This record gives sequence, structure tokens and C-alpha cells, in this order.
Amino acid sequence: MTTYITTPIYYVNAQPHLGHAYTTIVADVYSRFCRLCGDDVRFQTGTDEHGDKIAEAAIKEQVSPKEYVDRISALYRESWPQLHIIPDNFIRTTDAVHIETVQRILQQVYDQGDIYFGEYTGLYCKGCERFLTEKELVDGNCPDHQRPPEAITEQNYFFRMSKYQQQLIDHIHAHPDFITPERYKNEVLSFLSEPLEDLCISRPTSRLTWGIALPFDQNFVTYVWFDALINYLTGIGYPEGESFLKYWAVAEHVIAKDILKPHAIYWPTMLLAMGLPLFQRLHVHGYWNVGEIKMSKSIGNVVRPAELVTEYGVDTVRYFLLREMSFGLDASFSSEAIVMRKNSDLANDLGNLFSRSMAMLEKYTDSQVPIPGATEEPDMILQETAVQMLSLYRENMGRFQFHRALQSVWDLISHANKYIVVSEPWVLAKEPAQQKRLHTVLYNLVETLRLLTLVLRPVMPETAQKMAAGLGLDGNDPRISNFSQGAQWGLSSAGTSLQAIESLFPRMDKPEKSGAAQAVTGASAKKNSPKKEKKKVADAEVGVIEFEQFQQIDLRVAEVVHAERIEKSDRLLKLTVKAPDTRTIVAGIAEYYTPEELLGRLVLIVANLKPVELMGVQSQGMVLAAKTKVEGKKRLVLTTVSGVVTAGSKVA
RNA sequence: GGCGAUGUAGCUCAGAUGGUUAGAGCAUACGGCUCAUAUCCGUAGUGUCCGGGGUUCAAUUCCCUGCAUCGCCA
Repeated sequence: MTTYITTPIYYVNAQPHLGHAYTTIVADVYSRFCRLCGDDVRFQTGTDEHGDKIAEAAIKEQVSPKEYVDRISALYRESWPQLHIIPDNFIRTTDAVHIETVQRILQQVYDQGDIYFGEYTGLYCKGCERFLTEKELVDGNCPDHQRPPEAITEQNYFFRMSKYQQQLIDHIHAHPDFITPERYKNEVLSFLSEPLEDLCISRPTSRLTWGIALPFDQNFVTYVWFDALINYLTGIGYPEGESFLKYWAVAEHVIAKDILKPHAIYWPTMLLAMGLPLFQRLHVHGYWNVGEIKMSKSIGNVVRPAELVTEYGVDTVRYFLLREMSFGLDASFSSEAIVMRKNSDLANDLGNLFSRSMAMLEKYTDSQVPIPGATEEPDMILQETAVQMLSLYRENMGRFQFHRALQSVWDLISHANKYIVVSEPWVLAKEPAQQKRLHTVLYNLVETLRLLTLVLRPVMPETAQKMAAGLGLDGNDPRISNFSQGAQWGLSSAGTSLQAIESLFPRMDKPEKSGAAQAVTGASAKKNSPKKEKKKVADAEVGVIEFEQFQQIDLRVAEVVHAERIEKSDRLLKLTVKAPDTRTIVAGIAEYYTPEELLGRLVLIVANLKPVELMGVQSQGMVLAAKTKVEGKKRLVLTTVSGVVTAGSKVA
């Protein structure tokens, strides 16, 4: 079997965050899983480096676009090894080979008549020097310049996407796995039920030069998506070469839901126009929220993968991300959740199973794998559970149902822990007559640990390596590195020497408390366990918050740059504030303040409040005001700072 | 406004083409063990399976409708 798995190429206008890391870890785990199954695997990621946003960012930093993209692209490339992600190829859209191929494809599609010159009318903002989409507008205005964009007409090149619409619909119906999970397939089909418009694939060089020149008209550069998607081909040597023929036939893409349309509509129609077969599968996943809140730069809650690795360890991060998210749906990230997973799944269940088994082997067989005796009923059940796990694991990994695959692995871990309790090796060890039985039980534990090492390898390579070392196996031993050879019961060899290793996963303290206040442990150790003690303290102090909780509130000074009444509301004002990013806040102060008197004022805001929609306007924060009474009437008085400070200053 | 998804235990989520006592993990309470990382094992709960109506001998499951949340489209 052959496998070609890709992530999107990441746009270099921002640094890698949790979402990028998740997509790339998924692709890495899948590629490792396929290798485990003996496949010839090619795994590609990279960076997308053209377009106006990049050009703007470079200007802002006063460097050339090329210098800028080199720097950010390197950040991506360097962050993957920290997560034990090993791509076979890292492609950049500024690579000469890529540029050449994109131009060749454009020429071909142009020559066959699927690209034509036409007119485009769009909403152009002079301030931004670019077209805005309807979605970006706030009340019909450019969000950055507070004025309506102009409808202007520009001549451009268009790709005849509409020509391939029906072919694409037919393909999706004929290949149920083409877009998965199903909800995204439905979304695409629903979008395709309306006539497609042709895709504008050029930008005039008068507006943008940072792009790939159209080979047939030097006055234009290529629209970023038409450029970027082609990376999946250039990265494997299209149009020539063995790699291309071998890998393109089995291509699978992993993406997040925000780029569904380019991948499920632009890309297949482009391929149809090029006369190429379509990719095999498109795997679409959801978003990681932070707690309940969407991760975003303006809220300032962006999670950096490198920090997680430092805090929790790389394998914990990989495990958590795959276990916690149902592939396709959104999931929620929090330090509480990751600590919980680490403590209960990794330390208590897996780590402790490994540790207790190894300890008994050391004590009872001098760390030698014993020779098993006759199989009894509990042994049979353990074996059956293991075999069942192997088949569920393989099936679910192949279907990108990582959380289910891991669930079945943990079913075995949990069963093995029960097996120990039922078998009571420590009792057997006391009776010489039971030695055969003891050896059987211990052998079965070794065998279970070996199978766990095998299946955990794609997800937690470092841990699997440690486990292998503990089991006295070489990392390349096919019994733990090859699924078809290793995934069966009974392959551990008696006589193998086991090695003592450190704990796989030390337990972590819960994030909310450090644990100083437990000196007062009472008589009965169990009843006054630290955990309960903490709980009681917390209950007694309802209403008091921890310093850490306070720190989570992002208070800032904001300058009011615009204010207006919200129609149909007596109480609400819509404020535009600088803090220092521009954001819209809806405040219920219209009864006490006029828009005019607010202009230029410095107010205090909560900057990381979950955004809400009030009277159809999204509010990204909250303005602080004192509640008071003047002559018996309720009154709100805005808070402010006593001196002049810059907008955006933190308040603490 | 159109289309679609989701709504199940305190929390996160499984689940059945309709059929006895609706499940798992976490959290909680109690008990057991001592090989183990204060770990592990067992027992115990709580559910108007979103509301309302319909089909049926039987609906949490199918149909209709309402509400809530989310997504896509306009």
C-alpha cells in the first residue's frame, strides 16, 4: 500500500498555533500509523507565502517580502520537530520549482480555454487598497476605516469553475468518502446545489506584485488559492517523475473546516480542468476553542504549541489532542482538561499499569520474561480483549476516528488492570506451587504491554520508545514496529531481559491549586486526603477568587474613537475603541452618556470577555462603569484613569 | 431569510434500521487490595434521552411542529 498525506500549507501571516499543530499532528500520526502497517508513505506540509496580506506585513516590518516569508516559514518548519512531527517534505510556494509548475498549469488551462479575461465588480476600500468581502463589512463599513467601500469594476482573469460543477457533484455522489466526515460533504453538496460562479484567479500588478506572474499576461499575478493548492502536486514532482505517479493516485488531504470551500470546490475543479484524477479523501476537522471561547488574536487567547510541550511534554500533548477531539467536531482546550487526561489516562491507567507490571516482574522473575503455562479463563478474556482492540484500533485509525481508536486502546489498559486484581500475582508469589500460574499471568502482562507499545507508537513515539526499552526490545523489532507482523497474541519471547525505566508519566498537580495548605492532615489518611481538604477550603471560600483567576481577566485602557446610538435601543451605544487593536463594544450607557461626549475618552474595558451579539451588533468586550444613585435615580458612571496613558495599556 | 447539524447523568460524550433494567470516562459517596506513580479494583446513585403533537401493540429512536445552540449560504 502507498499513502500520500498532506496538511494545508500554512499562511505565513501568523505564527503557528494550536490549530496548526493539531492538523499537522493528525497528519503525522496517520503517516506513522500507515508506516506501522507497512505502507510506503509520503507526508507533506509547508507554507503559503504569496498575497497581499504578506506584502502588507512585510511593509509593516520594513523588510522585503522574501525576508519576511523566510523568517516566518522557518518558524513553522522548526516548530514541527518539537512536536515529534516528521514530514517527508516541507514545501514553500516561493520555491522555484513550485512557481514554474504553477505557471505551466496556468498556461495549459489557459490554452485549453478554461481561463478567460473578464470583468469583476467588487467592494473596494481605498484605505485598505483591496477588495473586501461582504462578510468583512461591519454595518456596511470597512471595519478598519469606518467608511463604506466603493463598488468598482476591474478586469481580471477567470477560471471556468462552473464548467466542472456537474462533474464534481457526480464525483462526490459516486465516492462517499471523498469528503469526510459526512456533515462537510453535505455542506459542500448544498453549496453546489446553486450555480457556481467562475473563480477570479488574477490580481493586477498595479495592486499586488507579491505573487506568481501569469505566464500569458505580465500585468497580473496569480490569486493565492490557485497558487497554493497546486503545492500538493509540485511537492511530489508533478508533472514528471515516479513520485508523482505513485503518490498522486492515493492523495489524502487534512484540513480545518475554514478552508473547506477551496479544497472541496476550487481544487477538484482545477484538477478536472487539468485532466488529473481527483484526490482520494479530504478529511475535515473542527476548531479548538480555548475553554468556551474561540481562539483569536484579538482576544489574546492564542495557544502556542511550544509552550504546551514545555508544560506537559510532547506525548501528552499529542495524546490529548487526538483523544479529546472527535474528529470533525469542535473541541475545547483547557489546562484543566489536559492535566486531567494526563493524570487519569496516562499516569494512573497506562503509566501505573506499566510500572506495577514491571515491578512484579523484577521481584518475581528477576526481570526475565517467564515461560507461560496453561491458559485459564481470565487469560482467554484478556487475549480476546487485546485482539478486539487491535481490530478496532486499525479500523478507527484508518477512518480518522482517532478518539475511538484510543478509546479501544484504553479499554485494554483498563482490562489489564482488572486482570491483575483478579489474578493476584502477589498471592501466587507466596506459594511455590503456584509458580507456573504466576508466570502465566506475568507473561500475559508483558504481552499486553508489548501490544500497547505497538499501537501507541504512532501517537506517542517517545513513550513507545521508552516502553520498548523497558520490555527489552529494540525499537526496530518488528513485533512493535510492524502491525501485520506484531499485532497478534503470544510473540514475546521467554527469557528476554527487561530493563528498569523511569515513570512514563509522573502525575501533575491540578492547575488551580499549588498545594501548600495541606500540613493539617488529620488522623485517617484516606478521609483527609489532600484532594478533599482542598475541596473543602474551596467551598468555604466561595466568593473569594484566586490571584490566578484575577489574572485571567484582561483589563485594559481603551480610547473611544467612535460612538453611535443603536437604533431601536434606548440603552445601548455602539462604541469603537482602540485598545490598541480596534474593536467594537456595545455598552448599555445610552441613558447616561451621549455619543459625542464619549469621543476621545479613556475608559476601562474587559478585553477578553466572550463576544456576544446585542441588537445585531457584536460586542467584543465590556466597558466598566460604577453603579450609583443620584437623587434616588440609578446612574452609571464610566471608570477612567487619572493620568494620560496610551490606549491598550494593561490594568492590573 | 434559505439549507443543514446538534440538543442523552453534575461535566465530556457513546448509543440503538423502534422492543425488557439507556451506557462509558471524569467528578461524588462507600467498600476492597497492597504489585504499583495516594495508584488499582468493586459497589452506589441521580437522567421528563430539549418541549409539544402524530404514527405504532410499543417512540429517547420514525414523522410533524416549537424552542435553543452552532455551521454553511444569501
